[in-house]
Amino acid sequence: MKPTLQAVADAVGVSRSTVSNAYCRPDQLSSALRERILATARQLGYPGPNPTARSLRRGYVGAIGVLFTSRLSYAFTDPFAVRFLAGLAEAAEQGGTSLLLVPLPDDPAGARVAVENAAVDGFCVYCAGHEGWAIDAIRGRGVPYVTTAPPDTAGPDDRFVGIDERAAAREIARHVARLGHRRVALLGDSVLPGAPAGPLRLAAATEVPHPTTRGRLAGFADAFAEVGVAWPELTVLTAPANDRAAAAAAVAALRTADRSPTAVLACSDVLALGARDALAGGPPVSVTGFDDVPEAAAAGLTTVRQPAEEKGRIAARLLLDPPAEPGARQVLLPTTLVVRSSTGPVPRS
Amino acid sequence: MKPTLQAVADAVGVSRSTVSNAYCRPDQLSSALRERILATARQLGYPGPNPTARSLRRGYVGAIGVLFTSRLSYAFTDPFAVRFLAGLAEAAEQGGTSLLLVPLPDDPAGARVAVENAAVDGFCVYCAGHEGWAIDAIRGRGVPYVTTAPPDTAGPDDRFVGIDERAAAREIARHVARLGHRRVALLGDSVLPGAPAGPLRLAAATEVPHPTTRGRLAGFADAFAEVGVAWPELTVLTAPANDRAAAAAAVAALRTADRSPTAVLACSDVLALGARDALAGGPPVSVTGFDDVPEAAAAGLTTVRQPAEEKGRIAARLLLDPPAEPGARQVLLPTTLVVRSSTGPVPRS
DNA sequence: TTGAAAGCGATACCAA
DNA sequence: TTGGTATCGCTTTCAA
Repeated sequence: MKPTLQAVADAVGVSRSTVSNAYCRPDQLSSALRERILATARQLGYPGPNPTARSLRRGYVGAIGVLFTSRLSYAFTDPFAVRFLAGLAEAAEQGGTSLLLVPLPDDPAGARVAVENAAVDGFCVYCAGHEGWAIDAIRGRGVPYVTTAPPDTAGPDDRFVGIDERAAAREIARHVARLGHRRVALLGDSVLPGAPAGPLRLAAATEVPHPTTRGRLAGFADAFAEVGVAWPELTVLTAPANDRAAAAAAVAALRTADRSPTAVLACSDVLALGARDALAGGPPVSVTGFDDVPEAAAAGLTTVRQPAEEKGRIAARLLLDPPAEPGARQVLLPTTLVVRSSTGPVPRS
Repeated sequence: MKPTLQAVADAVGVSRSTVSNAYCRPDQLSSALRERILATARQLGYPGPNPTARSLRRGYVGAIGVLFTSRLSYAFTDPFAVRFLAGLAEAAEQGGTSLLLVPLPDDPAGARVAVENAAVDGFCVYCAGHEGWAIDAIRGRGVPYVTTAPPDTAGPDDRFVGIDERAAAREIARHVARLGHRRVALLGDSVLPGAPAGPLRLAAATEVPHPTTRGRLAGFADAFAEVGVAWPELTVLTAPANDRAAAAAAVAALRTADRSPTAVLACSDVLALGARDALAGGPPVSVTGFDDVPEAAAAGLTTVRQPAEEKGRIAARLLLDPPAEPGARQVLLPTTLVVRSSTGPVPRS
């Protein structure tokens, strides 16, 4: 058994408080005594104050929790998530804070438990689908949190960093529309959770539960509505996950369709790359992505760029030292349309 | 202020123990009482047992700490680290454990503090250069740990998962030697910490502090010694960091050298890609990487493949349920030589 | 400069 | 099935 602070105190013949001071308030005792205490501690094999006990007493932990939907490994698999986390980690580190990665189960009860058990001072909710459950639990715990999609019920001092998803999507869709495309497919991850890969019937974009996907689909639809293509004429495809293979599976169905689309607008670069995989070898189809991850440039993907690392850094700062004025707690980042070779005019047939 | 368990107990008119049981031992009380307690708790806004207090009392935390040298964001920036972490995260998640990412300061005192303050049940030391400091601190804390490079002073029940760095390096270097290369450069990250990018004088590979780099350089040297090229005839290049730009800077010097090498053997794929950047446009130079990260395939890099995710998964398992037989606590993973287009015979001049 | 006492918020044993 | 009690290991006034 490891010795405790008490043991050190006994060995030196001083009180617990003095030993405690030796560790966290060197100015409160003579350096001679301090040295003696530290030496004894070393000799006894005392590992220093127990972090858990210290946290309990002090009332804070020095860590922020990062919440992910479902699989934790997604954090390290999705290129956009990776860049966001790099920024978050950088800023957290500067603030002397660790990051606790918390996987969020898919069910409300599990999500609540995950949130309630995490020893953290605050949460960063990385844009989850069913983040609602988690957010309720976080509010219940009464710790601060920051989201990357505007929460459905945002209070004035809720912290948030993100982009105008709908406007950004509208912009890239306008680019596609200007190229003459009218028969298009929209591709999203878990447009309706649980739906199999492939086309989907949807009365409107508002039906989509995931806020980010919803915003992007709505933006795409806006642009086509402007050129006279109404929602029902758009094909909506869902991929069961935000990965390349899932996207390829979702798009594969199109190749055999009678009137196949001339363009596919995806809600992420990863999905767009999957779409290209599925469409390779067939007639040329324009494809757009979203986020501008490193892979997008290499693949010549037309996409929307958003500052991923910056988003992470800002999220950390909103959590660690929130601006006093509530207005400054909601940060909207700029986006840029990046036109590359994956989009082109409608082929004349 | 958030209500405590005590407050709930008072409100319901039962003892603390009973409220506690309502949360973590439902079978210990009548479901009627349990319901009543939970309802009151909800109504009071009690967020459930405080995780820190629970950890203190129970004696475990439910998290493992992942230690990185210096910048925490490296975890999300380096492709090999990312894959390793994905595996680690996956296995940790299955074990119901969270991951605490802990940045490790470069100085011994800072490293010790970082280790001592982390509220975790164990550590995964992600192959750091100066991991010695951290490992001493971890041993001092008396919690289990797993390393990805054999510790300098490995006890029989120390946990470790890795590859035979030297043998793997020897294999790829033999491939290069068989192609006829004799004038070669070896490129490593922080071969000597603090050294500026570029060539370096080194009496032997054993002088390199970082165990992984040391092993790989030694393996490269082995293969060339076999064909009569002694250590002093090898050019050793150091990059100040394991990234593409740093590697490019380190290799840039070569282009103006009188007798420039016909091959560069890098200690990582990222370094190899940087080397290629620097050498592009000049006479053809064979380049090899290490690890076989996804980018390597796309770039046609000849490299050594090691199972990154698997390594992470095993690390987690060694920590969460260590094998009883000490021998099984040291896992050596297989590696494969992957020959692609970045290596070729020495050009005839 | 040092020490005594009072918690921080919860859990687990054992007795009722 | 429920409650009392001891503790987990530390920090922090406040008084000496």
